[in-house]
Amino acid sequence: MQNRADPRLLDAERLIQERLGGRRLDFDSMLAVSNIYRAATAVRRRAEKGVLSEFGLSWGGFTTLWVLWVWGEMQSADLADECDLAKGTLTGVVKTLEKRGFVKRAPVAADRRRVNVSLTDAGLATIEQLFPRFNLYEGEMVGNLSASEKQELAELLRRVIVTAGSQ
Amino acid sequence: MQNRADPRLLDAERLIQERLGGRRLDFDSMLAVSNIYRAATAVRRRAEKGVLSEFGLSWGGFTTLWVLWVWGEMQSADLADECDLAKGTLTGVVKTLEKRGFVKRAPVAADRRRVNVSLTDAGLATIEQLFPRFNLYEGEMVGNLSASEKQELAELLRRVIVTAGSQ
DNA sequence: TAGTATCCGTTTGGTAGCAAACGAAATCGG
DNA sequence: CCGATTTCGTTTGCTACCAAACGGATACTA
Repeated sequence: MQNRADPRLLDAERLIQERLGGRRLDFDSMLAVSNIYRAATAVRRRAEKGVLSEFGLSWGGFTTLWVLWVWGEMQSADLADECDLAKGTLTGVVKTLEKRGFVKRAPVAADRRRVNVSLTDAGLATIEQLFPRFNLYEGEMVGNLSASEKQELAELLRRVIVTAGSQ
Repeated sequence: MQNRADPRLLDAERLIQERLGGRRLDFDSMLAVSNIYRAATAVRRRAEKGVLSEFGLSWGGFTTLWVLWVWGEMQSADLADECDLAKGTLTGVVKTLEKRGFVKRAPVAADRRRVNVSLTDAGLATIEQLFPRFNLYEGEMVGNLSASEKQELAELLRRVIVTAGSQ
């Protein structure tokens, strides 16, 4: 499932057509979607094995730390929204980050159902040290692309996000 | 973290620059990488909530079924490789698919460490019915893009996969 | 051919992720 | 006010995912 130049893909294309009988196949869409997923997996895997593992952070943990760094103390619901996570998932991520000493919880006086989450000093020191390295790593991941290609890629993906994101 | 036209992103850019002090930020790379991840999440989420949930399949389960459909019976190691999963993960996925009655295991006589995995009749019927619908869904996900844009997107991503995939 | 090293798939222990159920707290309607 | 509804974050139950440890089977080497 890599690209048209891959002989195994051409085999796959032929085999799929066989399996499909006469029905037609939207091969361009299939390749675009499957490459989105493969690229995301590769990028995440490499980030976690590289930079992030040194700090004991997963991709989701890093994202959460980053959001808190940029936006400051936030209530759980807003944080989950910004991190693109279900609220139940965020509870677990924050729990892990708390265990590592990176974030802290604080009750909201005005509404006792709510909880504020913010960076600890250790969390702040970590993200300040980590982010520049993460950004370098991001540069490596798309190092094969020119500046305009990166922008083109981001824009094409943005249009996919809009389509796929609108339930 | 959506796009340059998003006022919240411009805020974020300014805020990040503040946090970074004088250090420079590779914003193009950051956007490209984060959009890859966001798009993959959106695409997967929508597939699982839509087509796949009707068949009781996760993204990984679907991929495994698809690979077995196209390539036929495979040994575990090859299947894991083709599905881009760790071998331990594949054990779990196959276990789930077995429970659902979609695949079966068979010992390899020549080497008793190995196991062959293949579709059951029910699994075959399922993927034959499911794949055309999944492919339609893929078309929807990239429906905002022209054919050449889809190919351009796939190609840009392929170059990211190559870079990120080579440890 | 015996001993060692390597190669399999599985298991284990951990984090991540979702949906749905839950309980406490706030809000709304009368 | 007070009962019903809504809105929080958490918990629960499930699947997925990885790395590392494991134990059985095979291959290698002397």
